[in-house]
This record gives sequence, C-alpha cells and structure tokens, in this order.
Amino acid sequence: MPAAATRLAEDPRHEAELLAADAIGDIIEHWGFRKVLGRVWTVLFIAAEPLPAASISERLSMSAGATSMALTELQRWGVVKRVWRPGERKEFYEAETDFWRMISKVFDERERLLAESVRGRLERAAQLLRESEKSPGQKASVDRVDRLLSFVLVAEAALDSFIKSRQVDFSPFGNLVNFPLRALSRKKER
Amino acid sequence: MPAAATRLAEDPRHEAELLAADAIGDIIEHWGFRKVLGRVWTVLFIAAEPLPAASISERLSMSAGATSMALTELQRWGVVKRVWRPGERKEFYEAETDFWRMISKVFDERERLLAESVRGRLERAAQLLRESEKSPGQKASVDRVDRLLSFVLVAEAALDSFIKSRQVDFSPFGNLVNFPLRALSRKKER
DNA sequence: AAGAACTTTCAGAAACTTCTGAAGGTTCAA
DNA sequence: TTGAACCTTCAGAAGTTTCTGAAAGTTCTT
Repeated sequence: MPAAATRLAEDPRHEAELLAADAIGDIIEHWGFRKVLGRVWTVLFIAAEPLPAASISERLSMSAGATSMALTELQRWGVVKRVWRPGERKEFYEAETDFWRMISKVFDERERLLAESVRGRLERAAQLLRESEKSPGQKASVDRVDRLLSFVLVAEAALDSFIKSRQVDFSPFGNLVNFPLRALSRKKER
Repeated sequence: MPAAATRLAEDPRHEAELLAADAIGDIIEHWGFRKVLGRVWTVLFIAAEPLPAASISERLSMSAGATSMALTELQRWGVVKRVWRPGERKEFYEAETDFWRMISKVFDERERLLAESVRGRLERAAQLLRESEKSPGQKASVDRVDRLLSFVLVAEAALDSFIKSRQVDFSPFGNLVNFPLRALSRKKER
C-alpha cells in the first residue's frame, strides 16, 4: 500500500471529502453528466484552493487519464478553471463557486440544443401527418403532435426567461391540455 | 418480411409517429429515464385512443417483453393508464395527457428522494470536518461544505414551492455565494 | 377443467459507457 | 539538446444498462 493511501485512509477529513464528493456526484449524474465530473468538481470546491491534477487522482483513487478527461470536460462546461502559479511546473485547477452561473450555463447550452432538435423533428412529424391526412381518426393524431410541439415551445420560452430572470412560471403548461391549438397558433403567428 | 412491417414501412403516418416518438424519447432520456419509456408514451399519446400492447410492440419494433416492462414502469410513474374494454380479452393502454400532472409527479417523487439522501450525506460530512478541525486551512473546507448544504436546502425549498405553485424563484441561489453561512443558519434555526 | 390468449419475469446476449494503462506530446530547466 | 515532469489521447478491458426470447403465470371462454 503506498504511503499516500495509508495517510488518506485514516483521515476523517478525507472521509468527509469522499462523502460529500459522492453525494454531489449523484446529483450531477441525475442531471445526465458523469458522476466523476461531480466528484472532481466537489474535491476542488471543498479544497477552497487550486489543486494539481495528481492530487485529485490521489484523493479520488482514479487514474491520471481519467482525471485529465474529467478536468477537460469540466473546463468545457466552464465550471472549473485552470490556474497558473508562478514558479510551479504543473497546472492547478480550481472550482467555479458561483452556483447560479454554473446552472444557467448548463441550461443555456445543453437544454437549448436538445429543445431545438426536438422542435425540428416534431415540426417535420406534424407536416408529414397533415400531408397524409385521410381518415377521421387522423385528425386527432395531428392535434396531438401539435400539442407536443406547443409543449416544447412553451418549455423553450420558460427556459429563456429562467436564464434571464432566475424565475420560472410554469403556469402556461396548464393550458396545454385544454387549449393546445390556441396556444400553438399564437406562437406561430409572430 | 412480415405483413405488418411491410404495411408500416411505407406509411408516412408511421414515419411521423416514429419521428415524434424518438424526439420525445430523447427528452425523456435527457431527464434520466430510458428512451423507450418516452417512445412508448408518445405512441400512446399520438394514437389518441387506447392501444393494446401488441400494437405498441409492432409500431416500435420491440419485443413483447420489453413492451411489458416499459408499460409497467410508465404506470408506476402514473403517466400511462391501463383501460379495460368491454368484450375485449386483452388490456389497452392510454397516455396521461396532462403535462403538468406528469411533470409535478416526477419531480415530487424523484427529485425529493435524491435531495434527501444528498442532504443527509452532506450533513455527515460537515460534522466529520468540524470534529477534526485542526489546521487553519480546515476552516475554509468547513465553510465550503456548509455552502453545498445550503445549496441543497435552497433547492429543496424551491422544488416544494414549484410543485405547489408552478412557479420557481431561483433568486436565493445568488446569495449562496456571498452569504452562505447566513442563509444556512437561518435554515437551521427553525 | 382444459386450452387459448395474453402478460410478466428473467437469464443470458448485446449494446453502450467509462476507465485504465501505456504511448506519445509538450514544456521547461540545465 | 537532452531529460525530467507533467499532460493528453486512445485502444482495449471492465463495468453497466437494456433488450430478447423463452418459460412461467394469469385470465377468460367453452
């Protein structure tokens, strides 16, 4: 057993760190990222000072390769920053600490991309259905796809306002059930 | 090639259905469920009338087993209902159409469970750190874990109010950066 | 009570994701 | 210019999730 592992194994500080890192890892995984991203960010956040990559590998018992990949991805999401220290050979990394900035960044990049792709496909589906309209049962299906589409439009609008104001109002969702087509055509007219 | 597949392959209705089902499947996957759950729900939603399991298997080219598992899980989440039709041997299934009811149900069950588990672990981590407090660098780590904890508490509160009112106010997140300890102790005092 | 129609369960197969370890880069000091 | 320290990349290994196909279970009809 290497000296480092022995030292860490009995340290309650280290135990606390792992406990917190894993808890936040679960949240992050729940939001569709890899658990390690949450764990690495948390170690940096708790350290409250920039750490070198090797120190993260050691604390989380992961390979240098995995640490490097995690740090690269975290930087792409803008939640970890690389810092240079005068006189030091290696790079150091520190966690973004502004929760709101992290949340809004992720929402803006990730959710919007998906919402756009989904909207496009639903629009195409609605078009196909309308072109092939024949039977009476068909009408109801066109209505349903329109309703899905208006749901995505409302969700996109809610996201935009969320990112701008930190507030969301999901009341419009209620109307989607009873007045789906009105809601949709209002959107399309502008 | 079976007759059913031939019939479906050239039908633009079917193409539209698959397109929409897959788009919604992507959203659902993004929210941490299996893609098939979204696809099955969408087929039922678009059909606008109850369908038998075999019909879903056929439209989505999946085995009877997979369809059965997906329908069971969708019912557990309360977004698909089983309906009985007089004179019919088999069961039929229909989609819940109230988007708001679906969203709030999932949030209530899923997010709350996770938030509670995470809160517990962070509390334990904070306790461990406080017990072993020695060095001065330590103090900062305790602060950081407290800040994570207050983040989870604020998120839980925001969720509760979201489910009740359909509105969320994330403004409190802004304060977590600058006044983490005040926010936390206020929570703990009640 | 037997059999047909349908559904559920589950072991193993297939598909997908993530990690490790090693090779190859890059940077810096001497 | 060389070598030490560090970082990145990537092929294959390991781990995880999801699906299939078959068997067992249930319900209904006769």
